[in-house]
Amino acid sequence: MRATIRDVAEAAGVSAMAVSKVLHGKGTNVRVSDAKAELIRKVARELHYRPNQNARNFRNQKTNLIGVVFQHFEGLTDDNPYLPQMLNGVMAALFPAGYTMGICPSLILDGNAPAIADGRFDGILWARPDFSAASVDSFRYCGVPVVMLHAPTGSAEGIPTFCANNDLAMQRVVDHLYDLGHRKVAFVIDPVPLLTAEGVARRAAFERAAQSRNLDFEVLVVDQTEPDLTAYKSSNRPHTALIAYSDTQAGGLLKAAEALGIDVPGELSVVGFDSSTFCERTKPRLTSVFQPVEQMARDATNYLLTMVNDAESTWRESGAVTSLYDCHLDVRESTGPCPPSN
Amino acid sequence: MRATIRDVAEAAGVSAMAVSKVLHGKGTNVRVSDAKAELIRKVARELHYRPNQNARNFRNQKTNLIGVVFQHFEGLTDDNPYLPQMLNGVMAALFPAGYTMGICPSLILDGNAPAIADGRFDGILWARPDFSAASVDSFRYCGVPVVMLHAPTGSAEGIPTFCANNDLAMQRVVDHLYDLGHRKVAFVIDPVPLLTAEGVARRAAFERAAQSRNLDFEVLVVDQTEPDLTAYKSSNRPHTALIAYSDTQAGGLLKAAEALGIDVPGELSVVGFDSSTFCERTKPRLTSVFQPVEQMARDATNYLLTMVNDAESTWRESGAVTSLYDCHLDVRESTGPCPPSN
DNA sequence: TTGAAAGCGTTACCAA
DNA sequence: TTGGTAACGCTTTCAA
Repeated sequence: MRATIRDVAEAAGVSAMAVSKVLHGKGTNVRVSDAKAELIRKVARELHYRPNQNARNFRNQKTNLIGVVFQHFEGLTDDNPYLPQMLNGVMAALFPAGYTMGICPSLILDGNAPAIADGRFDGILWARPDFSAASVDSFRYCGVPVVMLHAPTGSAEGIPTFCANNDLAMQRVVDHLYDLGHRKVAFVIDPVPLLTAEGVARRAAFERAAQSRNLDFEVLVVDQTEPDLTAYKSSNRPHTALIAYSDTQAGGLLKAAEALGIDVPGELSVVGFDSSTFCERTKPRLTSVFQPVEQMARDATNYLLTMVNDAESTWRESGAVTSLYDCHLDVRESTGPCPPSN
Repeated sequence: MRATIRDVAEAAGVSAMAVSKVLHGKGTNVRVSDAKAELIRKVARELHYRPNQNARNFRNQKTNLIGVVFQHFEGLTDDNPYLPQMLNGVMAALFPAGYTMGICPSLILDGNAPAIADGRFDGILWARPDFSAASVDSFRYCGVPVVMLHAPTGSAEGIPTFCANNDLAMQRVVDHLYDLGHRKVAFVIDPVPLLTAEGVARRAAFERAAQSRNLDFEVLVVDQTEPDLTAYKSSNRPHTALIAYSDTQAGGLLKAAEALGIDVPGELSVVGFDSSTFCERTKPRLTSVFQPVEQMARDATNYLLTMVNDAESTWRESGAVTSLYDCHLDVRESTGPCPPSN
């Protein structure tokens, strides 16, 4: 049997709380002399004492675990640069603070409150929220701090959100294409991201931006791995520029264009979103909106940690923070002047 | 205050364990009538009873959390296809079984036993093990099931390992290059993977394979993001084929070659490792060793779950499993005949 | 300054 | 079939 704190206390001839104080820094009004502290540490080592983390979690109602929830996690593909960036940001915030990252399949709703708000996590980072399945309301007062990443402002009242400034981003893309002479453009998005709050928001941002320039525009919902561009082979193509929801999706477009012999950017311009290093590897190199994913994830996580560590009243009353991240356009080689005949 | 199981029991006029039985299926020799079960469920709903997961973890000494440990997690880059594949495999095994995935910064050694073997995880998946920092011995009897992913056979006696068959893989690569006429080849690896058990093993496998064909060979330890290929511009280049440790590293080589105007595969052949979809996106498309990362991760995780759920004596005595995965070579466009003058 | 005792929420054990 | 009681390991509170 494993040694408990009491075994150590007995062997050292002190009380259990003295041990707790020395080994975990927990006792409040306890003072232990240096000599005794040394003795306790020595005995603990000899007995191979190992604190029972579950007991501590239980007693303290604190796990030092932060839950990261993706919806549609099944959609992770091995060429999606988003995930590593995001996880790096989360870990960069969590690990130095002594927290571990727990990844959940989904928000397991039980009745109308999330089952994961049962104490197993000190806080929840809800990434790529999908409002079709889960009730935001059930989160707001579930008793566990929640922060949303990639949730547009206002989409979850009372819950802090961290999101790209899609409006500004799409305006920049549209302006860039407009300046190159493009007048017929489309936004290309996979059905899966279209289920997320940000997918919807980015699409709407595109539509507003396109309208502001009086463009012919369209939204194409298309499988990102197998987009069909055959319509673009004819001389009067439906659009001269495609704006993809993500770099991955843009990569699929480039591949499809290549397969059909469509010249990018000669015949067709393509824009991605995220401006990951992926964009440097494509041929032609991909023009893309830069979104500081890692920083956003780090900021969201750090904010979540403040919520975890401050009294609930503090953050509850201060109102939900909304952070919008400016996204610039990295112009590379996949966008060019509108082809003459169009 | 949140309702406890006792509150529910009292309100329903039954014992706490009857509630436990009905709501958690836990009571052993308890039988509750259907009517009473219905009443209990009703009362629980009315009181918004939510089981305290920490209390249950504590009582059961079971968290339904599996720890995934990477060493050198700082090295995750946003174009590394490895991580999503691996996580998909782990999640595919964990989630249906009702487990959550916890990701740890490192093996936090405390004394000579890992601090994470303190009950917070039911099992540990140790990925990319690094024997320079942690003692394998400390793991073997730490009381928590441990499985290693990407640990060569024999590198951790007593701990089940799941690993690519590096010897066979490297032999296939070398044979392929030999058949194309290459006689001067190099293995290119970043300093970071060279710290891992598999980095060392793969390098050794390369050396054995090259020797078996009497090749001129060399190992180049090179930063994967900024490899220097200037030596390859001269007509008598040091090698005519480079075998990279990973697809990412091969991608760096392709980029460096392009920057210097070195033709791949005309002047130089390049081989990657993993054969991820990344290989389809490069120009030229990358010849690469296919390693079934997702399946390996899934198998390792499933095996870990059996260790978690069976009595320790079962798996302790059956001896450690070692799974070697056959890796075929996906020949694409980045390898070609040895240039004439060499 | 130290120690004893109570209690966190749950579930197993044992008695009725 | 049912229910009371004790115990899991730790930390806080209160008393000495």
